[in-house]
Amino acid sequence: MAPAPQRLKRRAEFLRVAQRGRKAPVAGLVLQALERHDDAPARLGFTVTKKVGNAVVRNRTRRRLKEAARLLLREAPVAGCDLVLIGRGSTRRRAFPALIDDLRRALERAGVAPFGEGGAAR
RNA sequence: CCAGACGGCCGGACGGCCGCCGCCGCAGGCGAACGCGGCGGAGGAAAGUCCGGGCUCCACGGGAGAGAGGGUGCCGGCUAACGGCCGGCGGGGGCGACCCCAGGGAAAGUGCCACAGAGAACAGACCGCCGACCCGGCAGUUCGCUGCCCGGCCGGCAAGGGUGAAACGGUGCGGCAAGAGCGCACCGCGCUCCCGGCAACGGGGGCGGCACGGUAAACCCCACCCGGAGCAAGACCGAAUAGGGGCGACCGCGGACGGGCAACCGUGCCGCAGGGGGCUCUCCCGCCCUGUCGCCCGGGUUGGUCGCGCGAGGCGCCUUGCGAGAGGCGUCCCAGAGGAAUGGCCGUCCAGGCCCGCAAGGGCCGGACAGAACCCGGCUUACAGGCCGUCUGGCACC
RNA sequence: GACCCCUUCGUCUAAUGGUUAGGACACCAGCCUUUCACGCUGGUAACACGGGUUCGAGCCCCGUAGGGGUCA
Repeated sequence: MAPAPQRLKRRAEFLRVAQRGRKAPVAGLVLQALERHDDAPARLGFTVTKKVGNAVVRNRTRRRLKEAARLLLREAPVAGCDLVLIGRGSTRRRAFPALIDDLRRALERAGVAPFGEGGAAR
């Protein structure tokens, strides 16, 4: 992830991942993944609803998810899929190493193995 | 020292590693990305959206019109403006520092004032007080009558009781059959004159003789203010599709053209009238546009640039004003974008809380409210903890 | 960004500024019934919060909180 990862922005993109992708809930977040059948780097989207808290809490939640994804994907890049990370109430207070572990286990559970080709080998 | 009042300010600090956004420079290269370096990167409320403006577009004919609607309301000032702020006036609260409240009109009109109470708005008379007369009783008697009491009736009165949030002034003295502003003094109220003040208002004199209940954050009257929309405003560039179609309802006169010998018929081609629409709340005149209205079908766009941060700007000093403020000089350039950057982890310190301990000290927890979206000025609301200044009351000492 | 509406017993709702805030369903107790249900009787239970106007506020005014909705 030498170049900054592409972000999902439009409502339609989020809906497509939610409807057709795989869902993996873990303690610190919920991951949705949808394979794209190409070898471009993974695109990321973040969702934190108003139920989680006010704007400050939502910002903190999203930034921790962003940082966890950055650190993990730097070690183990993923390609060929769209990922949506959904923040939940526990995201803000979870210890940061545990949050990275959560994300790693969620990627495995969604069938997105590291080293690129995992997205298609599920 | 204790208790309190008011005003202002801060909103953790420093560092390390890995990162993010914008701009600039270097290198690179067709261009871009990556790389290196530099600068900048959330708040006092950025919030709620309760007000006021800037800016942009629309309308800018009679028009800053009339009406409707909304808002404001002691006086003077500040300000671009305000429902904001400052100073003052009046009322209320507090020993005090100080705090809270608000326009005028109820003698323009309308409405309402429950319950209680005799009576609630051109006052009224339940208990009551007083006088004359009549009946009865008791006592006295100089046998004429007198005094007291009960009741009836006629008349006078509104002091006292009682009801209420509120009862045609309050207190005292005189006066009277009993009473009453009936008279007087003081207070209140109204009118008037003088003085002070720019004014709100305050002070004083005289007169009146009490007459004018409350509620306009009830309707309303008066004065003043308000054109509408909002950066998804708006401007430019580019891309794409189209310069639409169908059904139903309604439509007068004239011309022109076509048909017909003619009467007449047809035609959204033209004019007028009408209808409809627009002139950003409504109406009149005026102007402009147009077949109109309803339903349905079909088609395109989700790109870029600007707007976009030099501003009623921040900081410091000086002058001026009681103050809100105003003026001058110097200095600084200080986030900006797109669903959106300002982060993650760690260490030390400064505050804070809890636990152990006689103490020294040690351990644990741990940063309040809250995130810019065109920009300013206010208001309101949320907020751990802390700092500074002025003042008041009390206690002690000198 | 520009606005609008609502908040009353557990639930759904009423109320000229004036007694103890009414009704329905629900809940509780009793009666009826062999028992349950139905029915009858009685009871518990609410004006979102803070100020103000008024003699008096669920109602009027201001602010706050929560909920819902409209337009672009």
